[in-house]
Amino acid sequence: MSKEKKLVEAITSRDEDFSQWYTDIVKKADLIDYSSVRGCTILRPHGYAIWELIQKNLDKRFKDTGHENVYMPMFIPESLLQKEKDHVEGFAPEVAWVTHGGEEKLTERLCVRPTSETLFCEHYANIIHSYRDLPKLYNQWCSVVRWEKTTRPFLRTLEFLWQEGHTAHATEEEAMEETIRMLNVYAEFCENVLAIPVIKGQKTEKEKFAGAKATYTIESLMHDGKALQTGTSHNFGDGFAKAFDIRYTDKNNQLQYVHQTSWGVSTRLIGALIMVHSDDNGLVLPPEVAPVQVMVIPVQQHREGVLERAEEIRSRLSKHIRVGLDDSDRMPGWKFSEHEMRGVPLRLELGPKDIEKNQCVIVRRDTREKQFISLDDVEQSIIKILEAMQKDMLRNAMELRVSKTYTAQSIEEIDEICNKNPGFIKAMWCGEQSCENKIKEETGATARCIPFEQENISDRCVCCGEPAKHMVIWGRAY
RNA sequence: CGGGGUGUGGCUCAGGUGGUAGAGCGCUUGGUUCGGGACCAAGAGGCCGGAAGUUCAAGUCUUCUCACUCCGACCA
Repeated sequence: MSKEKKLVEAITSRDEDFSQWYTDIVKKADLIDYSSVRGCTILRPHGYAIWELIQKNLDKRFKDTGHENVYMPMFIPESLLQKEKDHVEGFAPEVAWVTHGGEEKLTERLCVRPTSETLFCEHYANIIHSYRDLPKLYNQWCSVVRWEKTTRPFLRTLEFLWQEGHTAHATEEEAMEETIRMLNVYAEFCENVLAIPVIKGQKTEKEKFAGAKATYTIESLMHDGKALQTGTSHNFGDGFAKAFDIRYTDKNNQLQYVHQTSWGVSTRLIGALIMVHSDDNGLVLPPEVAPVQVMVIPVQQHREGVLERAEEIRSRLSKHIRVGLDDSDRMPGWKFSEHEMRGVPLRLELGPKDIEKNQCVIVRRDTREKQFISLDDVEQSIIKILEAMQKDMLRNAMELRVSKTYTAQSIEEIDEICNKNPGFIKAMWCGEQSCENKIKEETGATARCIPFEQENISDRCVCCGEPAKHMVIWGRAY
């Protein structure tokens, strides 16, 4: 079979060349195509369907926590972008500018939004007057543009789809609560829907968002041992409110600045799905975000009655789950490989022999475990298998992370781990940026986060030996 | 933004020392097949990433440029 395999499309082995493997998956699972613009990709139906499922799931969680969707313009006047100093400086290098309308030069150039803080702030300043107007809990689904130097599908593209929540609150406490609430929403979503375990924590000063008071993050670990910032939630304090003059009158008729938050996740989540779960046979999707959860593949479909039975089963299943029927005139074996490549969680084979025995064959994408199940209660059996698969995938991803999480007592140790067995590295830190910089220079590892769940690895900073303030998760990151 | 690699039918690639293109897969049609990427037959399809130059003659040599990709510095 291996000889034949070479004649057909094969993907690079994950262990041999992780980067190439990743690129192969995104292309061969039909997630994206490259466009004629550098760094911009086309999300094809299969890739976009995954995003739609992510959107649907998250959007419900946002609504359930009281948020409303809005849509802001994609252009930001230069003067508006410049109102918050740290914010402009953070984004200036990667902003795309519109200078002309038709043939006419604009009097003020417009920035293509790299993020919409300034737009929300301007709007909030206009609509918030009284404590009765608060809180404002807005979210928008949109695309943003950042002129990156190097790009990779899903992980870093010039334009990407995301969601950005922007809220305004009366008090510091409320803003802090909101920041953490949404971080928790993200974490719960990643674990239960994407089957990706995350570590919640705070970003260091060096790594925090431009203009934020504090940035919180969920960090996940990819199969190659590199870290991925999977989502962030920022507490802005009243910094933006002061820059944009967003004030309200409180119950005592006093003018107060609002306290704001913002939080976002992007199509990068799809990159995480690939790098956490997929294997040498292609994409592996957790059932919750699989556009097709079960693909029915008839065997000897030309035989009398086979297609009819297959269609009947598809129809029954479609009342409960997302199901497809591949009745193309490909060989069954070809279809098996194809739908494995595309990450369909379950395959249902149905041939004359099965029909005779009133059964079908079910094969799980993650384990490739094959089982025969009765057609009588096929719906219930499949729902159970999908549920089990969703849980198993999270458990496996968790086991992988545990097996790639280390502790270090010295910079040398961090460096050695990074080079030999990359992963999350727990080590103590004094809180000084000079030490953070030194660790990055010497090992390539950055501070992923200061986890909420602290452990005492030692009393001393891994770098300078001074008394330690925090345990930090270090790692090389995407 | 630096360093490396690659651009030739839809895809993967072959085309020593220059003489206007070839294979496999895929695609179309017909037939036989169908429980892990089937087989036979007949077809369609490319000016060789782009531009300029050298030459009687450029896929092949020179220069410039664009894109993809990998590795680093910066970011979701």
